[in-house]
Amino acid sequence: MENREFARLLAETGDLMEIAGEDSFRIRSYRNAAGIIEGYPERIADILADPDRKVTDVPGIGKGIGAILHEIAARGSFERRDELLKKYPATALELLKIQGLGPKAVALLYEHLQVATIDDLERVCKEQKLRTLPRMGAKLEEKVLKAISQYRKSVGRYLLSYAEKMAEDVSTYLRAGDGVERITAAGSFRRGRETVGDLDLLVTGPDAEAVLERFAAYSRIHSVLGKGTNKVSAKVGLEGMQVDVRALPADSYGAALQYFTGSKDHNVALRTRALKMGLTLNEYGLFQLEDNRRVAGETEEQIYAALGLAWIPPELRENQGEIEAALEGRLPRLLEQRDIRGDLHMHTRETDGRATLEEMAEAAKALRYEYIAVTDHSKSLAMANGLDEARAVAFAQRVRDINQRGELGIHVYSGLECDILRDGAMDLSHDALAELDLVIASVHSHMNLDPAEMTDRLMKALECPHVRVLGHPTGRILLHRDPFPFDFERVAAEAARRGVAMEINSSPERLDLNGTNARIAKSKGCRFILSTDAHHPRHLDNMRYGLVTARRGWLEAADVLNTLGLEQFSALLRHS
DNA sequence: GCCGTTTTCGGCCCGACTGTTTTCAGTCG
Repeated sequence: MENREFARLLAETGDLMEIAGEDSFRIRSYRNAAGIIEGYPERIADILADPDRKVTDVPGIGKGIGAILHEIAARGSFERRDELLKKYPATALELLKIQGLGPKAVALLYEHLQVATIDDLERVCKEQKLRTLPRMGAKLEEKVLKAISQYRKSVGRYLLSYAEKMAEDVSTYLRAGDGVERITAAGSFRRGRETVGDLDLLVTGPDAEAVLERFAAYSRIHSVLGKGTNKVSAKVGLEGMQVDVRALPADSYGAALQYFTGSKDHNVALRTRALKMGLTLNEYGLFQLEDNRRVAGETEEQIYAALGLAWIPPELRENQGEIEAALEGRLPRLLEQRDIRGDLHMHTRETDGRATLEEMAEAAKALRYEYIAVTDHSKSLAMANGLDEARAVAFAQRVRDINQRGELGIHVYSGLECDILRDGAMDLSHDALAELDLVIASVHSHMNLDPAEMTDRLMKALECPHVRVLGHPTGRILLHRDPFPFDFERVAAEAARRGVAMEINSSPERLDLNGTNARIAKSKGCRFILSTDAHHPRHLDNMRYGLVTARRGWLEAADVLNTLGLEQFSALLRHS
């Protein structure tokens, strides 16, 4: 059993305990253990199986949870979880995902109205029965109905990071068998879309049939949707993501890759262009209309070239002007991973991060970065133990000392992710902000202002002379919370005018700005930073998600400030 | 339930908003 499974069972039980109204500190221990196990570098199952090791040596795992882990390893569940599942149905857990409903409401709904599913919940809201429960009223019914529709929009879609892991897992599994030459994930995943519906895996090799058979036998499949000689479709993993594996002949690999990468609009435009040239394009190749002679198909490059186009990076294939640009030889030279010289947004144990500054620096060094900025939260994020003025100033001094000693082997900028208060003011005094190298201003509260008020708030925040970056500018959480509405173009233009960079936050839950907004902001003259918002050393690896997002925004190295080397970036901070 | 430790039990997480109240419980970040 993998760590994720142990973690899921613990976290799920934590949710059930919350519905049951159990002690909040005990619940926290379950969730804390789940979080630690999920990120633990070793397999918990291996530790449990090793008689010379004790699972309680893992921090956060004591006697109680240690015993639970052994029980899970033995039989896939544990007593407390089983008991809770007798009391509340597993489907009730889904109700917690509805914004505005917490554990108390879920318990009440189940006990009084037997609400166990989202459909039940929708029904009682529409029948105006929710308001019969204590402390619940018409407003809540309305809010819940809205939250249900938001929730439904998100099911069946998965974060890019989830799709990536799925693609890797399935590919690794298939490669371990015979008959595989190449496996490539196509579709919206290859285009770097922030969420992915289903995953298309293209396989070439000498024995395609065996590969499909092998996939159909994959242990993580829980239902096979279709099985033919060219393709197997199945629901895979706990969340039932649809994965299609297609076996292809090697000579049409490029055509299939092009076809299944899409987007639909891009492909329609390409096929239209092909027709005008007396050609026809399908997933098997590019053919002459008159004699059906094949012109291209083995590689994507051949197909684009035969259509008179430069090869178009997948991230741009949305029919948003990329075909014209390819024709005229003015495709952007998109940002690449190796252009990134540092990470400018991360948290440490000072606030809600999991590691120390030194540990974050070590991880950044392993990525060959030249610099990082440590940007913990400010005081109004009390839950995260945000920094007040005194702590911020002391932190700036500590960082100066660290750099002077030079023992970390990487330059550290003292930073802060400073909350933008409701009225647009900064959470810390300007005097304190002036001590720091890099201030990111971010909204973490009052996200439901009307658009005009939110626009004013952001415009006001940009006035602060110490603000260098607008952090996760639209505040969205993918599959969970829509961006807050405001006049984006106006704010982007103002940021450009004041030299405040827009952040492309690479956290797979955010990807904020998205590609579309990045492109708009670029047209307004904005510059950008790419950063991970890491709360753990391994989150520094998330930069690749921000990278594809920036590429979807047509960004080049020159648009992104943290492509500058240490000297130049320091000079920029000094002189602006 | 975990941790740290005055090694046996107390501390752990807090402020603000919302919608419902009539003084506040529940939710969120």
